[in-house]
Amino acid sequence: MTVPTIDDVAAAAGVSKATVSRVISGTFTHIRPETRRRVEEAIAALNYRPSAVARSLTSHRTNTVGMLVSDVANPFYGDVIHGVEDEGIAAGYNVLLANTNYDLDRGMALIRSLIDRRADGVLIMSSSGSDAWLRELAQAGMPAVVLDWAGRKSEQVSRIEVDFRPGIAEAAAHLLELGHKRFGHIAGPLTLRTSRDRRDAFLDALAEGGVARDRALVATGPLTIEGGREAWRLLREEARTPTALFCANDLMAIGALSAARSEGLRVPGDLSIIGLDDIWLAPQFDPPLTTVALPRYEIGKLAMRLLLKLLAGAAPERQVVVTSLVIRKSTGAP
Amino acid sequence: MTVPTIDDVAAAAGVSKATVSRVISGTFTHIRPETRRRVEEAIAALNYRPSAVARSLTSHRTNTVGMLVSDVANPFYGDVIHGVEDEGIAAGYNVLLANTNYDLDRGMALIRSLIDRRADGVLIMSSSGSDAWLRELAQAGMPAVVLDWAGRKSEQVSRIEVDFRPGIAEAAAHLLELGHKRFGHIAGPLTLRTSRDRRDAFLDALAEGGVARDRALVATGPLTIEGGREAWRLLREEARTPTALFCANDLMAIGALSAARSEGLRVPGDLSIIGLDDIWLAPQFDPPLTTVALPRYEIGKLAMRLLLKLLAGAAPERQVVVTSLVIRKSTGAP
DNA sequence: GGTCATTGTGAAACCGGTTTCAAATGATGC
DNA sequence: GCATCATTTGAAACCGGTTTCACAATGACC
Repeated sequence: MTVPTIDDVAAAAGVSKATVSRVISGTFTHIRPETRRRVEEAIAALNYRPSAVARSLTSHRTNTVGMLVSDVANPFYGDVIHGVEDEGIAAGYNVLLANTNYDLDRGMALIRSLIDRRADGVLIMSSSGSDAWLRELAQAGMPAVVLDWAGRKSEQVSRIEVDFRPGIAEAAAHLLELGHKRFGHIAGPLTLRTSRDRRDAFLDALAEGGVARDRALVATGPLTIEGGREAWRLLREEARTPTALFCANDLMAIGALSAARSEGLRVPGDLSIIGLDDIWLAPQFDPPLTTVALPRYEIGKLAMRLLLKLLAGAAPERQVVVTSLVIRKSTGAP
Repeated sequence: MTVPTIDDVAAAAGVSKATVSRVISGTFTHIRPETRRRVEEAIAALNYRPSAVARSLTSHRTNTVGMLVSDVANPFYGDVIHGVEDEGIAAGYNVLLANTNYDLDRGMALIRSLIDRRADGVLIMSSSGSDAWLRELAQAGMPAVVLDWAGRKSEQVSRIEVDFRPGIAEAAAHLLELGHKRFGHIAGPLTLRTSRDRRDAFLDALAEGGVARDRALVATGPLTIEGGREAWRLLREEARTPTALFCANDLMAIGALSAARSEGLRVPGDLSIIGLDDIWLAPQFDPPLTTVALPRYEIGKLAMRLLLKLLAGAAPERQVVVTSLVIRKSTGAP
């Protein structure tokens, strides 16, 4: 019971394979209704499905895009993949997913594999990447969309950048509006550019609201729950213990929250806390966490749309995705 | 600047394309070292990469496997995908990921798409599936591996089943050993088979330890944090409030824990809690959660291995994956 | 009734590889 | 010096589709 080919269908319908091809491709080329019927019956009878492999050979399109992520298990990517897929399916594309595991060499090997498979394009969503990847893709003539890392400018590459400033500015404004006077920030490791950016965005926004930069306390730690706990303990010892806290991500916010609570503080009564990311846990937490949300699903959709535009022959572009504040129950008046 | 083909290489090296093919395929067929060198130089000079599409056409293998999941954003799948990928990469396979979104029709469409693309096989890891999927795959002669849902028996299909009993039995034994006398269970919706299985496994294990089935309190709710909170409030009102609690998943355990704590109970001092799943949050929580762990990464690896065996011509098989207890800090003596 | 445009279909070339088959070359044995 | 055999290579067929080109049949028009 071997898989039927177009020749089998042609033989069964008593026509040439060219005719069968015309019927299935649906392009309008005057086919007698009677002939069309015979072909369609043969297709149904044999349960024939044209081979995308053979089609790709002549069409030079595989309707497949590669997607590189650092680590699928990272919850950030779940929603992004969702967006990519929904947008891709609608356009008839499939997604070849590949994990770099934060390893540049593995990433390069995956890129090569995508080139060999003649993917139509690549979405590079890994947290880091190398210019060598882009060079390899450029040589193969494969368009790409990269998320947020600053590689060298390159043809056929569109970029998505995430701007945290608007959301963080909203966060600061929200806290000021509630009447807070003593602010703290729990930052990630300051060796990371994103950690510095987030800190600066917060301090700048406060400054705009009339709070001098050196009036806000800053502690740092790893971007984990435990990191948030430890950082809070550092802030706690300062003279002007903050009543309002902005954390570099939701995990640290949760850590700080649980540490503060175990010291008897009430949230939001004694301490208001804002996170960043809007992970699935944020709305379920007690109290539901006010946070600066990243539109992950939309980033995925946008990335796929940008790639489709490149595939349609459009010029590369740069798009900025903005963040925004989601107000829940972890913030209130001091 | 078009992508070079094997003919370009042949012309550049001054040999026939058959010779080039022999050099790149590496199969031993007596090639003069001098000739080989010339071909390799031409390949390097042109940066030639053979098209996997063209190769697939003759070889009838795409070195691609499809993977159906209900929802990539569900943290369960992250680790599974990881396992599939690691095992797949090692064997030279790529993974076409597809989300069913819990929709059987969408799943069917995805299966058809995989058939059209001539994937070598399919991993069906979605929480549910239909026999029609398997029928379609069988007709196309595509082997499959399914995870844990009981479809009709079918040729060319291997199965992985997850057995929660060992881990749950360990959990019950652990609580008994700590000296607990009053037990509670927070179950998921009892319309789900898995919810009933987990409850029964727990009650059976307690019975084996000498605790009558009707001595343990059972409450149910949705499998969320909030569901856990609500279920705990129900148990709280019972006369013999439990000192030891086993929850159907980690989220409910976290919910129950936070509800109990907000009532002034200490965990594990006043109440011991065990979850199930071992989500990433479990070890980071305060206190780190004792839980029945599912070997997600191993499930992924196993699934891919089973598929590779099928592809190598082996007979379908059934493998059972067992769970085990991970003891952390949310359990202690009453 | 002949010319011409339109419709409907098949033969053959093509996409980029692999594989079969045959032929050319060189080495070996007697 | 010639038959024999192994090594090395190329021509051509093939994989399963799409597309071009040619041709036959039909209908419109004068």
